[in-house]
Amino acid sequence: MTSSRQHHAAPGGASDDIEPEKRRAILHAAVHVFADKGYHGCRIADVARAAHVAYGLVYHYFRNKDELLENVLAEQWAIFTNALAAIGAGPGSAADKIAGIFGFVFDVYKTAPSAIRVLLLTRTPQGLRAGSTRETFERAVGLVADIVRQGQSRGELQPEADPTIAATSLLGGMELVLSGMVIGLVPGTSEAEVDRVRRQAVDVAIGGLRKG
Amino acid sequence: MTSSRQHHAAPGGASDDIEPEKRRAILHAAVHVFADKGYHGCRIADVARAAHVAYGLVYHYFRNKDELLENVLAEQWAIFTNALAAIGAGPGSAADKIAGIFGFVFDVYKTAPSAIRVLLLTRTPQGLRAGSTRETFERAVGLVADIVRQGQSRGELQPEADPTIAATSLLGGMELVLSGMVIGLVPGTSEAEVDRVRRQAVDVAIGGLRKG
Amino acid sequence: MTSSRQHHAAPGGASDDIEPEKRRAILHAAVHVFADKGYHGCRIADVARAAHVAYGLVYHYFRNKDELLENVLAEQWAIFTNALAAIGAGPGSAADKIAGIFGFVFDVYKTAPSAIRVLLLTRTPQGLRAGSTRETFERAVGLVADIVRQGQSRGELQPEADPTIAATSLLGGMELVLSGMVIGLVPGTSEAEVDRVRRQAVDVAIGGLRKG
Amino acid sequence: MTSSRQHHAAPGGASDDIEPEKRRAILHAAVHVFADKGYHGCRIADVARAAHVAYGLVYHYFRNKDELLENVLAEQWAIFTNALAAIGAGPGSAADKIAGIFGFVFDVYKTAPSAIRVLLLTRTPQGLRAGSTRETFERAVGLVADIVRQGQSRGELQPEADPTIAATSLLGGMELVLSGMVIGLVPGTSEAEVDRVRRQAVDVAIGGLRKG
DNA sequence: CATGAATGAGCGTTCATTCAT
DNA sequence: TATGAATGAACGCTCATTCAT
Repeated sequence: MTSSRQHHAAPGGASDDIEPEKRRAILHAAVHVFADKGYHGCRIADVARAAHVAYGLVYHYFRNKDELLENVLAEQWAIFTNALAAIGAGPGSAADKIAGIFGFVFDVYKTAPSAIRVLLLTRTPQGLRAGSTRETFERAVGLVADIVRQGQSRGELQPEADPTIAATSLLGGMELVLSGMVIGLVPGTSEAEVDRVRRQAVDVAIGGLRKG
Repeated sequence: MTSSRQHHAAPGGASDDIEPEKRRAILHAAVHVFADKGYHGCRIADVARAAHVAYGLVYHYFRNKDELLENVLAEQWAIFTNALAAIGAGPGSAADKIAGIFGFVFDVYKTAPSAIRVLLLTRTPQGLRAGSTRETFERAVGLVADIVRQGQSRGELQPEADPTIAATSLLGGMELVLSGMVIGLVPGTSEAEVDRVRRQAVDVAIGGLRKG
Repeated sequence: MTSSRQHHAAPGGASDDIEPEKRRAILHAAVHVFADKGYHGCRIADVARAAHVAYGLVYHYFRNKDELLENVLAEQWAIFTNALAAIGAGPGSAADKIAGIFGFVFDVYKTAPSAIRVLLLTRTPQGLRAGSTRETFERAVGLVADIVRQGQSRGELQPEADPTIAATSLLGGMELVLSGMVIGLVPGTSEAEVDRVRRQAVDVAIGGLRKG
Repeated sequence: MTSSRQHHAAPGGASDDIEPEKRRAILHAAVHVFADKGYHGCRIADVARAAHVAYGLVYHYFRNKDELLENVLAEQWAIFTNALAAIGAGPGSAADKIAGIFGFVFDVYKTAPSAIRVLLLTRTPQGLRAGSTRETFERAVGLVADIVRQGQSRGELQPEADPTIAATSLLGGMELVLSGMVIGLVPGTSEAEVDRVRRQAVDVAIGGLRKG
């Protein structure tokens, strides 16, 4: 669940592996600063200040800025892909599952937009940022593609659609709609608005634009 | 002294205010460097070197880095939105026009991927980058939304779909599929592959996923 | 609170004020780390790790980094100057005593090169490092100068030679020859090689280069 | 002569390869700061300030601190080894040449002690600092060893002495005597004192300590 | 127009030192 | 004693921007 590349997971006990409170604070603060200012605009000093923590402590818990932000991304992506996996493994038709994905993401957006905005930042020059991020992205696409495949084999979805391309398109549509809300191009201030946008986005993704 | 604004080539008029060759070289080089390295990775020195131009000359033609890159974005977006406008104003059904959009973008991608990758970079922290870029993005969405609206009034497209949301979703899907090709997640090496991906993406966008 | 000074083992007295085992471990580790990496390359964390001791404990026994390394130097220099004093006070001609100095140092070098390398580090910007080190260095030169003086009064050595300068020259020659071995410029891998180098160095120091 | 790893030597012309004045100023200032404070105590800001130059300019001419100080060392060593080579190739007995070496170094010390002090700093943890420095040191020893060899073949010097060891010992003696003057252990304030010390050091090096 | 040397603010990182337990 | 988390000053390096020629 929690990333913790470092900081020793206790093998045996349950209550031992407690993540240091300040480490969590740093990670938490980093999500917001990162979401607000992006990779380069996000300064270590900002994160430390937002976490109410001394500058140097960031480097006590993370080797450097890259590792810190990679942990942030990994954590948020883990939450997202775990949700995708749970939805995929759950009951319901493929259409229900796709609607469920939108439901999950838009819900999180309502309460913790930074978490979503961080996901949107993943895409960066050089394709995706070094290392694990690309795989994570690939994994997310794969999980959605699995749902599509399942729907096709059940006769619910278009059999001709390439699952990977369909999944990518679907996620991209969702992403830009969210981005549109983030920048105010698509109305998403009130909860009701967000819900309406979500329903529209789901309808377009599943039903397509063509009348019929 | 001389504002760089005056260097804009006069669109309609006589060929008097010819854009200096080196200014063009800088802009051209900037597209590639920007596409390759992103906003922060793109250094003025890189651009100057790629343009085979002296360092200081960049500052002769552009007030600063932001203005340079804004020009780059504006230019590429202008090409794109002009194409959208032309397609929208042209003949054919709404579906044809949407397919035409994909056709245009994927064609450009085949010959000048940097031009497309620059568009993909537009989305950045702080919503969209300063100034005109946001409007440009809004304009592109608006043009696609117009096509959707037209299709709805002609009875070709789903009347319940919100044109703006539909347009955003459509562009987002296209964008992420392109990104997928850029990073190699979606196969797009050969021309045939690119064409196949394009067709798939169009089908999903227009026809949706639901079996019909 | 507790000044680390009190940790010095009582030289003459009863065995009451036993030096804590961990203090010794730190000092021991510091010799090696210091010898390997020099003053600035030697981090407190390195010493603590090498001593298998907690970070903070170093600061329990030593006020700060400077004091720690001063203790290291003082200890190694004490060993050296004690040997010089013993040799000086012992029997034999001045030439024998000088040979004895080389014998002692080269022997230590064979079994504990770090101890010697630490001595070689003493010389540092700002003349010699703060505090006692300079005096220690002065004392070593003085002890050798005493041997020279003694030899002169016995009619064994050149009466015109300035004892201090001669002593300094002699130690400098020895030092650089050792440095040469440390860096591999002078062969000093096997015991036999080291012995040969020692003999050569002694001969040059005592007999000079001039044929006769 | 001048190092200039970078900054393009003009192949043809003579007056073209002018070293930029500010580059020289930086190098010059670096000699002094480096000599005063040593490698780690020498901050780029100090050098820039001493050179009356903007901080960033140091990085215009040198890739980083290491390269700057390597250039400093290389330059000073080049001066020294060139002198050694000239002395070695010149006329006179081996003893004259050795005396000439001392003469050169002590003369420089009188007018530009920093130049000598920088040479003394070369010896550093890890044997000698990275790269070229070790070779330079080796070259200096080699040049002196050549003089020794020549003297031996002419029947002027002890035939049994190992030239490399003798050369190392000789340079080491000279070095520590200089160090002694630098730190005030050996009197070297007035010119007369310096000359006296030099004569003593030469006598000890050539004649040895044994009464003959 | 064109050049590239010169400037300096900004930021990532290190590491000696302190402190609560 | 002993631990290691917490602190923050210091410094190397980058790079956008300016300026003299």
